[in-house]
Amino acid sequence: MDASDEEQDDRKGPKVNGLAVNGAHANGWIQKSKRGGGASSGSSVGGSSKLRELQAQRRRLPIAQGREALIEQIRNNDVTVLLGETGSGKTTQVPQYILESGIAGPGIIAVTQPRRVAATSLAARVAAEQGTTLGGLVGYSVRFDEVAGPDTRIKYMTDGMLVRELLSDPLLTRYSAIIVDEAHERTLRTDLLITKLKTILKKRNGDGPLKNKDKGKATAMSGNPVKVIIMSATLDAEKFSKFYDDCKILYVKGRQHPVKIYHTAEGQPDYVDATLRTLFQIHVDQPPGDVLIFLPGQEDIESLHKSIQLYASRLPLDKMAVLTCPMFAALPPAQQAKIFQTTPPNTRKCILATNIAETSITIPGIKYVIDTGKHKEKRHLAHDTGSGFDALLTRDITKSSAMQRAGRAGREGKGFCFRLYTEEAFEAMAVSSEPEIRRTSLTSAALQLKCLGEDIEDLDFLDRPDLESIISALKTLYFLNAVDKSNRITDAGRSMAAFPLEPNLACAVLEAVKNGCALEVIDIVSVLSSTSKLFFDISDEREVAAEVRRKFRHRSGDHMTILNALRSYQDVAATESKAARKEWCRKQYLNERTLLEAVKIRDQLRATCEKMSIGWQSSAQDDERPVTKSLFRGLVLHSALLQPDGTTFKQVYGRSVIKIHPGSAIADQKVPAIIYDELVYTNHIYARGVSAIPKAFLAEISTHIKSQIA
DNA sequence: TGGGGATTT
Repeated sequence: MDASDEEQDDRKGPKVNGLAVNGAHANGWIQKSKRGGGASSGSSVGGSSKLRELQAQRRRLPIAQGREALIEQIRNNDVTVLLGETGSGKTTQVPQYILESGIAGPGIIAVTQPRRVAATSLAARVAAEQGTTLGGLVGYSVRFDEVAGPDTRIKYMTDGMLVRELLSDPLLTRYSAIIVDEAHERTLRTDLLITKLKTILKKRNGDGPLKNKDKGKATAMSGNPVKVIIMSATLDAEKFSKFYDDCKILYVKGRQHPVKIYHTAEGQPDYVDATLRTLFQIHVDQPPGDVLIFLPGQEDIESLHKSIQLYASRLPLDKMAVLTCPMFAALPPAQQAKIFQTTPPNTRKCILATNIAETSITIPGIKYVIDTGKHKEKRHLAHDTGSGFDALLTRDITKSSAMQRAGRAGREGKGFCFRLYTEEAFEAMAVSSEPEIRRTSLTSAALQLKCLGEDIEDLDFLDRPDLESIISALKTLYFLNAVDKSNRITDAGRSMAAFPLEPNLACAVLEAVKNGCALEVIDIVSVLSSTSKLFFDISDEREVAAEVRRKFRHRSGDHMTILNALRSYQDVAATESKAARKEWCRKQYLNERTLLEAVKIRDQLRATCEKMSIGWQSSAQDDERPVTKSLFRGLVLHSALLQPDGTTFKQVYGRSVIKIHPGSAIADQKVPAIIYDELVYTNHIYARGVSAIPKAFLAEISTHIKSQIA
């Protein structure tokens, strides 16, 4: 291993003790931390030693030094950008400072997070620091789970929840402070919030410049002003500041141990083999400490897992043992939990992870990181004028990912990061990945904005989405009858937006209500919109799995097949224990995670129907025709016609020639036309989640929709 | 005839 041997100093930002404004050193005005007055710290009895220890810990956090300065800054400005490094304590402390100082009035302080786990665990921590029970003064709100009550003043929530709340309360009037955390991750929902907050600020705080406003001017809503704090961990802070009329940026140093970084002298095309060699080099030469290895996907993880076990079994007896733990999102929760168990004595734990370990989970005890420099990325490939398709590709990571990965070695002490790429390769990496708004479908966002009376093409974003992407979104909404030909939202469009679904699936549900099969379509759509796939193959058991699942097969295709599987699961779930249910799923080769999530989504969709006085109970019984017809309405842009060759299909509204995925229930049938859930590109463009439709459905599509085809 | 990075309402 050739070492370029540099201390980690990738983050070239100002590193100032405590806080500084716009990079200026802060010595003059930083004040000693004091317990603030203002709002009460909750219903704590005070005096418990645990609480005293938590409060002592709070005072030791890097951000505590700048507490008063930060409060003054927020008091005097509508918007503050806070650039805080890992371990600064910004996410837990800033909301408490705002509460304790009373600067944000009587409303709720919202703190948004891109991930559910972050929202729930942060809320638990802050509730403990306040000496209160979760759901009292401090609570959280994520999909399917809200722990908050009338006394809740600090609410951790997913960014998606706040975006959803915009639809019922466009000015977010319940909130007197909105803290957007992890803004550098640039999720679509964070970007939407940042954009909307700009107009919300103008409406609630007045039209003047956003910076340095000491007192709220008399405005329509001057009685209910809002404070906005954008928190970021990278230098993108400048961009946020510019967006909000050059508002001030505060910097707070983090608390991170140094990580020594090594690069290879040459590129490593066989990164799995290079990883194996590096790991055993660490194991033989380096002191105890656990190892975290970043790999692109499950396949590499499993192959490396086997190799490590093979080599580890041949280690001399006087060497420490090696315990390998795979870690990726699709892994069953029980196996995921293994990485948090304490390592047995005289053993080195070695975690093989995807980028789930980059931000989503923090594993304690990591001293060494091996970074292959690769990850998997879904790319939307445009194909002429037709609808595009997705491909999952292994690609180089970005500089910011590389830094984040290295940082995982320095959480508890001095660490080491072995990069399996050259320093030149690091320098050639992109700084950070493209914001999600420039990579993902905008159909749903465009519809939600339409509901708020705004046009996505006119809005001020941190980064503008591609015009092509906007046009495609609006075209899709028109095909679904969510907007009319003048681009105005329709009643149907408003109803679609009320569902927590992609507009195409929401459209299918509304159509199913008309066709008397809402029960079935809601069930199917619930599975389709789950995070994971229902039929999830284990590589060496594909044939057995296919055979076992044959009993769910429906001749019309995968949608009815999914319904059959869900129904069977429901029958088992009605009578059997949790353990028996799990065992049944395993035997049927069904992903229980998907089924559990689908049932929750189904209940939420039924509740949404009830709120809108839409009946969800209508059933087509055993007739699948109204079901596929309803799905066709939503998936109209995903329809394709059989070609004369009798095996391939051509998109009706695009130019791609596609095949039915071999795993489909109708892969071996000859059908005249199909609808599909998605296209995946491997050796061919394959349609997945396919059902047969009569050609007559296509003929029935009205002519004015046809005229819209590019 | 074949391959599931990570999020979220």
